[in-house]
Amino acid sequence: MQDERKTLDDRNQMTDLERLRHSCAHVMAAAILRLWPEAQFAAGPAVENGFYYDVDLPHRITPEDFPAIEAEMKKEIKANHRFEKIVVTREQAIKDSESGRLGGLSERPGNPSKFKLGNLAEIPAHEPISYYKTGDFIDLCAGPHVMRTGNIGAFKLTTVASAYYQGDEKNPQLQRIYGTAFKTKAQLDAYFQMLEEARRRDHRKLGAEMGLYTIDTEYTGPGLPLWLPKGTAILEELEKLAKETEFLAGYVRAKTPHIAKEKMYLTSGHLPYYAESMFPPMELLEEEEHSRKRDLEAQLEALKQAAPGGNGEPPPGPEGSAAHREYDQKIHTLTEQLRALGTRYYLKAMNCPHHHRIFAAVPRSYRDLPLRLAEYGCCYRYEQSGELFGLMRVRSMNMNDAHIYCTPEQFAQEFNAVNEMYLKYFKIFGIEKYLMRFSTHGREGLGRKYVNEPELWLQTENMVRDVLKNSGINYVEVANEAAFYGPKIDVQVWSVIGREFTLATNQVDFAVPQRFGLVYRDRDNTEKTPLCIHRAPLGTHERFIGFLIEHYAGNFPLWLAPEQVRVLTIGEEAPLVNYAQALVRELRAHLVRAEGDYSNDKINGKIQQAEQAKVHTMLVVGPRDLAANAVSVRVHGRGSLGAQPKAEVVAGILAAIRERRP
RNA sequence: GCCAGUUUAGCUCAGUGGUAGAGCAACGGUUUUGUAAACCGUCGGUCCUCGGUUCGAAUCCGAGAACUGGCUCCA
Repeated sequence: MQDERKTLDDRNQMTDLERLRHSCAHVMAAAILRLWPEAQFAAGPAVENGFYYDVDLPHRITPEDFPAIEAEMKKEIKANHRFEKIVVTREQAIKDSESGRLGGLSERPGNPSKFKLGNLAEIPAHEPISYYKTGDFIDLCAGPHVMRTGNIGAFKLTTVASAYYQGDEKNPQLQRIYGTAFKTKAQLDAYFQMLEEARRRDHRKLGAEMGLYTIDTEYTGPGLPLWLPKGTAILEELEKLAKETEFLAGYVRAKTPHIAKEKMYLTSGHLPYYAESMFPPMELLEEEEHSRKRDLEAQLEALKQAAPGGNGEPPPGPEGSAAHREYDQKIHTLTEQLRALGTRYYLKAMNCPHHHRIFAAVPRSYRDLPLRLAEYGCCYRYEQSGELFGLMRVRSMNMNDAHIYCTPEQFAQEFNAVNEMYLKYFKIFGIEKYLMRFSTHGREGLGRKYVNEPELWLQTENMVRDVLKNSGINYVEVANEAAFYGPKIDVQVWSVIGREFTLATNQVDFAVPQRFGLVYRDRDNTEKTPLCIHRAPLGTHERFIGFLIEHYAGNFPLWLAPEQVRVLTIGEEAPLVNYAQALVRELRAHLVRAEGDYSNDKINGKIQQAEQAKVHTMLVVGPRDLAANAVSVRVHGRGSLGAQPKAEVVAGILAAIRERRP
């Protein structure tokens, strides 16, 4: 069964490859049923790199079972069954689900197709209901499919994972079997070669090999990267680029602490809604408050224990009864008294509230706007342990953050300038494939998921949409995914091996400045609330560098390379070493990250080491170079470029760095 | 957080109940060099942690931690 949320129109647009993969999912289901007839299937769509089918089965399928499943699949394919479409009534479909026939090879009395029943309920009343039959296997499915199982070319099962039925964590967990399929064996092989290349470029692997960062889970903690000197070199180059770019774009810089009082996040509205994603607070108590706190906690505990069941259950009786109200009131009072004790500080999960307080620090006039406040702020988010992923998902992050406070009249120009900054960065880093996901609100979420300002939502969304349309930027619009205070744009990029990253977010905020009481005095001498644009074109250092490592496969351009130049001597005679050392000193005097290798290794060995360390430029100096006041240049990945006059080489290196040549 | 898998030297990995191994790296020495690895030697271990089974555990069992692949979430 395909993903039910897709419309029939979407289905008709399935590509040939998607049809083939979805058909392969049916074949896999039939094969699994031959081995385990009691298996219950949920959904089995084609996905980006293949297909999966969610199955409920007492037997835990492991990769060791794959050969047996694949063997059964090959039989299904060899049998060359026709994909036969059968249109049925909803009543018939329900009947066949109850008999266990759907997603089965035959009727299975006492084992109804429970997930198929659930899927049926999701199909809108007006849509036709169809089965697809291959051999004995019948599945609820809207199609489309390839004509015959024999049309499925080359396939392979890849992994098994767990997934919730219909993606809801309240639903039962199913085993998700992933596979991939292509028209030809050659395409399948190419896909696995691509995966191998992706593994080779994995930023976690390269990050460790190149000594860029380490995650010391025992002493520092999971998700808290330690930047090693070589990674820090990259990080600081990026920061320099951002600071220059922002300076030229009229930004001013700010610097704010890593922590703030609870009041900050109560005002911003992040607490309590965001509390789960924040590190728990640091609580500062005065001497006498400690005993007061223990006392209040004991009272609260006693109150909960005294309740029937002793586990904090409210007293029996109807909701809203006097007993209920009294109990709730007592709990509320004690909780409030506890809250009033001492001061709680939170590690900041975002910089915006701090910047809002900077805006509020002095009276603002319309003449001061737009105010573009930038900061490389370090934020902390308590991401769930299973979500941590190398540098891509961490708990401490350095954000390329800025907030632009402006009037509605200035908005379009400011927002457009932000987008242009994104495009400028994409050019510098050679990012060719990107997509801006413009997320708007959903009317039904107003007042809950989104601040209840229907007109402001429409107004700001129109402004954003106009800017995107007029700028010719590549974007899509998705409803009901906005931030709670305004529409947002997620910037997605694809690395050269096709891995997708959400690099940065760009948000419009028309609500929080109001909560902080931010105002400027306008021409007409009235106070008005500014709009705020949150933007972070380079996202966080962590994720951006993770992306860059994979994008460049660790082969950074000269300006970013942790070790830009290494001077290698042929031999260790004093005149040669002196010449090499003077060259290193000269480069370092121009702030080039240059090192020297004057050891007694063979020159081939030194080159091997420098190449493996991905040093960008290797300058080989031997007796011949010394005599000619030259150096022999070798560039990582490009091989030897021959001997050149020393002064020209140095000037060339400095120019390439200054211009940030790719 | 949930499901599954993994965890042996700094790194990559071998070792299925009986004395813990290899290559690379590191360190010491020999070699004196022209564009991807000269040679010899030395050092290096809480086999993730805790508990259990056993005469005996890297190996079998249980709990925990971290990581990996997914789910949910997200910059």
